[in-house]
Amino acid sequence: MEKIKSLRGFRDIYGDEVIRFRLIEDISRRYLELFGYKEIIIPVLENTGLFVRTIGDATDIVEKEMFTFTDTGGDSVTLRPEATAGMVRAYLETGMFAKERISKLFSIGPMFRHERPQKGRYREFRQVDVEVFGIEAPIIDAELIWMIYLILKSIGLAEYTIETNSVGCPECREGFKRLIVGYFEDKKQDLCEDCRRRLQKNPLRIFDCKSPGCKEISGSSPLLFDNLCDPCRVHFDGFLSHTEELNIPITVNKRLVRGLDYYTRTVFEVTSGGLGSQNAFLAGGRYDNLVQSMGGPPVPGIGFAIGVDRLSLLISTSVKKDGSTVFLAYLGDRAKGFIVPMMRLFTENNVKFFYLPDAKSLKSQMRYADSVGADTVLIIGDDEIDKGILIVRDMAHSSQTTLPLDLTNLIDNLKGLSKK
RNA sequence: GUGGGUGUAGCUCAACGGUUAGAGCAUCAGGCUGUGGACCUGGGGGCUGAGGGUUCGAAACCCUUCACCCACCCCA
Repeated sequence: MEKIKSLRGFRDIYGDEVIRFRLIEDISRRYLELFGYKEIIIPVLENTGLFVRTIGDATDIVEKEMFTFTDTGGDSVTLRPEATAGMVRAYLETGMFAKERISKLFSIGPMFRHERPQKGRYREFRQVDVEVFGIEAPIIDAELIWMIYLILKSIGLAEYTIETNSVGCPECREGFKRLIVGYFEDKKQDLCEDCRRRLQKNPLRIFDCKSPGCKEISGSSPLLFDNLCDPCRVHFDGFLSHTEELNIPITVNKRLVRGLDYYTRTVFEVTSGGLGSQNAFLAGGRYDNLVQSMGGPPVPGIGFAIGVDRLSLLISTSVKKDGSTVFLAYLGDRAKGFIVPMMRLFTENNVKFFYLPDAKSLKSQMRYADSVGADTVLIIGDDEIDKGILIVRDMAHSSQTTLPLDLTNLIDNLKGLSKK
């Protein structure tokens, strides 16, 4: 029979990695709540049109990376490749926009992109997604960076770089597009095939091209950053001065471009070495026109997402033992009868309880107790039952004593022992 | 979609074209008839990714295919 394996790019998260995932998500939650964010759980599957419209039909994500299929009802549906589109949809659909002036939301869950997997890149990956609706002032941009700084610090990540840029608003972008289309048009024959296409559909993306020829050409081109309109310039300067006040080291990268079309003004990306070429583990930016473009009121927005899988590659696990573990070692059929009562007793009292079903020798039970990290082993055999006692072994100190075989007071008696 | 690398025990890896494919770790048992970690002894565990070919003989060489990894592209 052929073995059934997980799909390409889909994987099982287990062992230490689960601990790291949980650490990232727990710490994120803690700070998000501190900053007033509310968790929202949104669907993994949405109408395909939602992503095409918001992310942009000329982006790689939409052109070739979406898990799109037709459901049995004949509708085209897509596994979300990112969270913002769904968050905006939910923000509008639930009527939050009308109920509150500012909405600070977060959501944690899997995203799906049909890409060739490699280090830090999977077809199913987890994100902590954060969105703020209703604040135009650049102080919120800085507040997000501050929160990110605190989260990463708390996780224990030391080496990373925060890069930022402003991609302007539609007005300054239109002007700039005309400027660079003219610039690139002259050098069109030296551009790669992709970039010639981008020149028509999305000229700003040429700056992100890694082919040497295009890099050289775009390297000496005018930059959007230097051609922002006044309001966008003032906004970005405000953002920078707030990050200075907060004393967060942040690098302006005038060439930083996001892969989704909806971004405006502030964009940022947090990268780290040690991730191979997928070095961005957190990214985001402002999207002041997205809500309106989806049929909502003109509410500005800003958000970011943490790539949990990637961040987990950067942190080391610190497994901490929580609570004590009691293990029951039994010998003989009479002793076996204590398994069920003890399981009830300990679990009812929130004590971790282990035993080895189908156990044979005491030795094998002791080995197993050690392997599961038991700190107390209770030993019961015929001798003990006859004497009305049980043996209590302290695994860390290799010492043992006896207690009465009295289940009603056993928990208290054990507590008394550990206090000594 | 393109390029490179790797597929052998549960895991990490050995084995010049030549007996019955090995080792460490893990696992189980024994040493210790009722006591864990360390140590010693032993056991189980493999269609050498799959299919074809070359050869007296293939884990190895050739072809095909599949899978995984890394990189490009793009992105979290």
